[in-house]
Amino acid sequence: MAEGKRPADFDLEQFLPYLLNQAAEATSKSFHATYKATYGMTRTQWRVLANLGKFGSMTARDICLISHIEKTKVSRAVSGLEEDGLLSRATSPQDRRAEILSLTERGREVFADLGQRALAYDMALRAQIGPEMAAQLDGLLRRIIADGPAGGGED
Amino acid sequence: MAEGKRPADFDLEQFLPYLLNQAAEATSKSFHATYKATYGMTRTQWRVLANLGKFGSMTARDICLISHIEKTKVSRAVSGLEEDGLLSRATSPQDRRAEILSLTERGREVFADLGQRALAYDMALRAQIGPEMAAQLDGLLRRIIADGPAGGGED
DNA sequence: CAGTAATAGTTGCAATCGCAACCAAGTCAA
DNA sequence: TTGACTTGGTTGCGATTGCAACTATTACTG
Repeated sequence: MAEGKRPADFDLEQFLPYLLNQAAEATSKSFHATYKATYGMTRTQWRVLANLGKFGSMTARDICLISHIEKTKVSRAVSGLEEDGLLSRATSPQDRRAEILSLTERGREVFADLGQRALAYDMALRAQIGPEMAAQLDGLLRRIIADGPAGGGED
Repeated sequence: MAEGKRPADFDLEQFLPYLLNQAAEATSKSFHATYKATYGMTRTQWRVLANLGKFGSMTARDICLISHIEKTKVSRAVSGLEEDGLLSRATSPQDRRAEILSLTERGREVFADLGQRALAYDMALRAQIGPEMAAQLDGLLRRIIADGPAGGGED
């Protein structure tokens, strides 16, 4: 057989997980700076806030399921947000292990503020790559996320 | 004005940075398990190794520039890889601050092994979403990465 | 009902990260 | 040359992570 090229050399720059990661970091960075500077929030805190802002009230478990964040991470983010007075907990009457989380008035304000900014940021991002392309990208990403690890593995 | 919908509520699930991050994590996870289990490497170590595997020899600085990884992260990854006998350093004759990094024989072996696996993993991933779609995704991601933060900002 | 297994959430600890401060070497200008 | 500035790389340290162990509560199962 030909001696020219070996069985295709691996190139990090073509590796999908790497590209995704780079893109994720590139796009997260600037917005991360926003909520960190303005409200001293971590990424997980921002995500928990966003989920609560969207869904109203839910348990930590729900947040884990929806956003695929480790439960310890959620737990600590919740503590942080509570300390900052952005959310409150209430033991569920049905299940006294579970705590129903909801945003406080202030939490809703912060969510409204950051939500707007995020929206603007997102639109700018999408404008950059073109709206149709962005829509397509959306679909692809969702598929990747849904399919889980290659091969449809479980974990 | 209409009272129906407010100025569009923010939805995390539609937020591009979030989607990218989810996709990145979903796709990284399983491969991360591979190099961690097999060689006890961290992600940064794997990336440094991959860069050296591709480019032959380079300085830590080069790696930083190419892969946008923090220099402290690179520094520690390099130490780790050196300890494990996968790479060696040599002070640059031109600039005695700089160290020229190159893979050892063993390092090249490991790269060959992981490179193959990564290639296979990547192909499986691409097969899942369809080859043309994958190619398109590639382009979009590269654009996002290149453009940097929305608005073409610098940092 | 006792007894075991699952589940919601927290905590401890070791490893990792990010940022600032820090050396050591190189550059540039007077 | 000397002194101010830049640059390659490392180190210290507080904050964040991930994983395993743990508490409290609920759900099964005989």
